[in-house]
Amino acid sequence: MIIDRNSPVPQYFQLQTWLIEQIEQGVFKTNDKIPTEEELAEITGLARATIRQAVQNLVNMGYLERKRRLGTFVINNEAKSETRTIVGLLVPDIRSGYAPELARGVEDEAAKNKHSLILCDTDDLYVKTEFHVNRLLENSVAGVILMPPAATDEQNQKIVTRFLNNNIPVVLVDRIIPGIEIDYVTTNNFEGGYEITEYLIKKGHRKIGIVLSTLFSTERDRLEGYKKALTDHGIPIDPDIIIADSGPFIQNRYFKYARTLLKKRNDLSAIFAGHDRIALIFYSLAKEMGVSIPGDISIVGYDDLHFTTIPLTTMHQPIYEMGQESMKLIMSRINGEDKGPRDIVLKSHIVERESVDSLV
Amino acid sequence: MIIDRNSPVPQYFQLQTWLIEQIEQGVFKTNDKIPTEEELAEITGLARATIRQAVQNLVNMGYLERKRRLGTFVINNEAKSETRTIVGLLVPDIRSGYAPELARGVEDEAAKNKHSLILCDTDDLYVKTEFHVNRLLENSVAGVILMPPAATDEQNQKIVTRFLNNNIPVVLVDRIIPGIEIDYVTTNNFEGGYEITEYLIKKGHRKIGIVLSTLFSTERDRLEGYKKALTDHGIPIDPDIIIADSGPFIQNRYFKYARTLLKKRNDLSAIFAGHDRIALIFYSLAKEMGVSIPGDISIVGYDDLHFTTIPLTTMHQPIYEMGQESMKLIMSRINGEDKGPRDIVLKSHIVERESVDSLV
DNA sequence: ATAGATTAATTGTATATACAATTATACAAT
DNA sequence: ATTGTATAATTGTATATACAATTAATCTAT
Repeated sequence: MIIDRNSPVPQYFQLQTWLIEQIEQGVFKTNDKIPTEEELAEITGLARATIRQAVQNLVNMGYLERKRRLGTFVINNEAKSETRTIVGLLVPDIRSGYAPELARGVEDEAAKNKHSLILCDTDDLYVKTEFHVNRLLENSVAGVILMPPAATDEQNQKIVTRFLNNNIPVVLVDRIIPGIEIDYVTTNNFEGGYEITEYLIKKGHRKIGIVLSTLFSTERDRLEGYKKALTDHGIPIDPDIIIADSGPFIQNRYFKYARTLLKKRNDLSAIFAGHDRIALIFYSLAKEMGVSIPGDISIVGYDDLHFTTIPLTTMHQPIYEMGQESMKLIMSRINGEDKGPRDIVLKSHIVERESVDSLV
Repeated sequence: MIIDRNSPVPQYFQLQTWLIEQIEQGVFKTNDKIPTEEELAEITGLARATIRQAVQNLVNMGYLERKRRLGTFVINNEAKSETRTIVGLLVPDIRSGYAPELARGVEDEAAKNKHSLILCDTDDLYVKTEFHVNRLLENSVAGVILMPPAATDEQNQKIVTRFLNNNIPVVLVDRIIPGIEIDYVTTNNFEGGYEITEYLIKKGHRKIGIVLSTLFSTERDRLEGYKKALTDHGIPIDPDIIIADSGPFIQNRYFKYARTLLKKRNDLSAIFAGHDRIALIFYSLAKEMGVSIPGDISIVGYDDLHFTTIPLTTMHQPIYEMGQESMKLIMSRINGEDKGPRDIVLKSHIVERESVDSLV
């Protein structure tokens, strides 16, 4: 029996549910005619008005289509299940660092799956990020790929939570937010920091300066890798040549740091720039100060931005792949394929160019 | 009398129409309670079931909200008229040239107005562009900012027409499509080409090579400006030192062109690179060939990408502003503010650095 | 063959009626 | 003060009935 007259759930609703079931199980297929209202009344024992109520709802919901004199028909339910296919990407600034490369990776992977990408620039500011969060929620995106801004962990957690509360999955890229269980895609920054430091050590460098920010998990990890590598090779850690900024990347400030370290160049043989844009500052300043790289001092970077004019030895990060992977991950979440947080850690590798002198 | 019982239009529909009128004219305001079904039955003389049919439709349409025991209420109709606020941006590749700067200008202006931006990379290919067009149409964007791909004029016209047929306004940026009346935002490429050529001439250069592609309106205009400047200064145009590619920007090909021109450096004193990425190739190759810039040969570019390591004298294009202006333009079109095509031509200006030697 | 009229099936519109469920409010009991 | 109970207003669910409108299919006349 289709209808349970003793159930507290309304009979029109029972019929509605039953009809949807039939449609989704393929009993009534696309373009099939379902029984007429009269027939349904007979089958179910309900009045025609009740039948109509149920059918009308399904018409409103896009399952059925009525045709006068012909009957009621099942609508193509493929077309109907038009899933939201827009994903948000939040980066600090599409113009700088590896954001363009990342965005391209994300976009290509999105395109492969007929998804679209809403681009948001946060300028690494919490307020701007919040602003974009509102708009992404308004546009009911299917998922969000977030490079967390330079905000407190609590603020970043709040951002993520707002999406999750709306059943919108979030994937973090590159930077991690401590204290929250969430998917992320990043690279092995600790090992990377270790490797490139070890590379310098093997080239005979023992006095290696480093400049970076501890605001982001990525650079913190690189710093730890750097320290571990020194310790493992019996080199004491010298706080005087570790410059750890605590804020976001501000050019002027880093120019000052670079100047400080370049002035100490007699005590130093190499510098580990926390990322390529810092290395670039060293190059600019070195030129200005008449310091030769790698003649007077060696430099390594991290990222491998596509600098065509300076031969920087650096740690190549698979940024494009990071974009792709985060899109893949968010799509699997959107489709509800996987449960539990999943972390993807991609591997970086050193790209040797001519910014490091060998002392051995 | 609200209901005309002799009208062929159904009475529930008459009631519906009347209710909508009352709401939109402000007789029933947001959060107002409308008469109960019983009262409406009395007022109209219709049966309660008929009243319900009308009211139910308005509930489905988002005008009204029923609350048991309390009555039926008018929903905030501001919130209801949720306008689409997503705009599509089609660029060849978000990673290269000035696309990031442009995207940022567009995005900032969009954000100001609570609009969002869908980013599409076309790789300058018609098929890819078409693919994105489909997705933008599916997502029913409110407008499109298009940098036309390297396709035929007919193909580009087709792309634009598809949007226009769907009442989606289009603004072209930078590149123009001949043969179609459409809004565009660009810079004064002809004058720019003229100016920077004249700049070289005034520095004493008379043998000035040029490399660019004639595929795009921008570079064609620059070439015309170059020719006009030479002619105006009584310098003959030498086809041997004009390299006009007809396709999109392909690095290898331009390396070849650059090599050709650099080999002729005894006959040339300066080169006008059609855009900065071409200039960059000259720098790379010059280094490889041991040619000094500007010692052996002077170079100017066009765009003013943010090269921090090479001191290129170039024509600064207000890319960011172009992005802003195109967003403003598309928004005014979305709001139906202006009729007839409108063209915005921004001015570029020379940025002097150290890639040009003065011969006078 | 074609145009026009008829038929019948089906959904569309409309009414009258009855009882159920929900819940703001008032009132009562603890 | 809190909890429980009753009341009444209103929407929610359900039925029986009737006629209207639409239109595919059939029949009829030319």
